[in-house]
Amino acid sequence: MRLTTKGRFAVTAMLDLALNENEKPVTLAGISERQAISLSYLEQLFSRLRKQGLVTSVRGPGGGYRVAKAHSEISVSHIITAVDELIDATQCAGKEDCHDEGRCMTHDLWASLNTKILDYLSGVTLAELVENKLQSDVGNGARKISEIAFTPRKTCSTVVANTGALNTAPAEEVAA
Amino acid sequence: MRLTTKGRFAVTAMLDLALNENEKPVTLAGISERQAISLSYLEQLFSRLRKQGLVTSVRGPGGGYRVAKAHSEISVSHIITAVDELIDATQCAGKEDCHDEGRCMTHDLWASLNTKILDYLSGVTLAELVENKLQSDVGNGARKISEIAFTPRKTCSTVVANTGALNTAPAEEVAA
DNA sequence: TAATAATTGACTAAATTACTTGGTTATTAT
DNA sequence: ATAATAACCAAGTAATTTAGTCAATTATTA
Repeated sequence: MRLTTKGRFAVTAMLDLALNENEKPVTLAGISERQAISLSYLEQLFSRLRKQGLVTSVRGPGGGYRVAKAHSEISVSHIITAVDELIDATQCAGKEDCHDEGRCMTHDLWASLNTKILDYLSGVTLAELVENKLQSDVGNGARKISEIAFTPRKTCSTVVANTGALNTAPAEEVAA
Repeated sequence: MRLTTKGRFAVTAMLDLALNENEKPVTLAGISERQAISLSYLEQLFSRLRKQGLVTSVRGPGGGYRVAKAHSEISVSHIITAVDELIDATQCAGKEDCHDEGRCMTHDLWASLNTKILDYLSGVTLAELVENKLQSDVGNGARKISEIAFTPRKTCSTVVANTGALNTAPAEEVAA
């Protein structure tokens, strides 16, 4: 699981979808305009979101996307893993080059760290994001942090954590 | 703040440093061998870790790097932000293109999400990583998850989260 | 004085991100 | 039926980041 701008776009789009969902499904063209994300990029993201069962689609005029489940059933981690794939947190499982027996002693450290971050993000639901949004929107003449601008690239910072392993024995293939 | 393999390498290297620290400083060549990370890449990473005050260096023969503070004073988030820079979580602050007043209503959502992840990672210290390592190393004939291999690229998955903003009004410059 | 090891900078290959282009298919409204 | 809509799909591409190489310089120790 990763946390890059790709995942941010996906969560942003899902949040936009959740906020604009009425009777009519929401079009990607609409999300594209509101969120300044390219339509084709959204198509790619929603293709994955749909395959992960997070959204449903309706084709043709008046069509668009809907959130597939209750907002409280959709976690941020699911959204992110949907678009970033590689959901395998500990799948380096002995296939490759683990010559020495003592190579990956701290794999579990990374795995647990990864798990904790994933657990945290699993606990944050789309419903909560929507609520937060609505909260900060109450008495809407006075938007607090909302005044802050959105700059599409390299402006807002990102948070990322990942999983791997720490080797404790020398890596011979490197020395060779 | 990001969480990519770059940050993972940095934490892995710091953990290796912490584990191998005795009287002598630890050389990057040693870390490079043990962790299978290229020496030059480590040099780049440690350049930043040093500028962030996380490590100290000793030049010349017998030289190397030392952890600059108590292990309990060094957080995973600091290590990661050190190598990934862009520490600004909410710095898109009104500079760029925020024409409409209602553009970035959910910036605060991302900011808070980012803050929470950062808070979590700030709570995980190098000392804890070392302890975990030592724990899982006790009775070392039986390494549990440690048997799992380390494959340098695109094998172990990663976790990432980021910050941005959700626009709630159409982006005219996109439509134009 | 020679070896060691950090330090610096420039440059490069590979991967990923974000986006474009050009279609097709299903559905609705005319 | 037919035209418009909007999802769906695939290939390709520019920009960025990652990970690494190469070639030096500087400080320190033996």
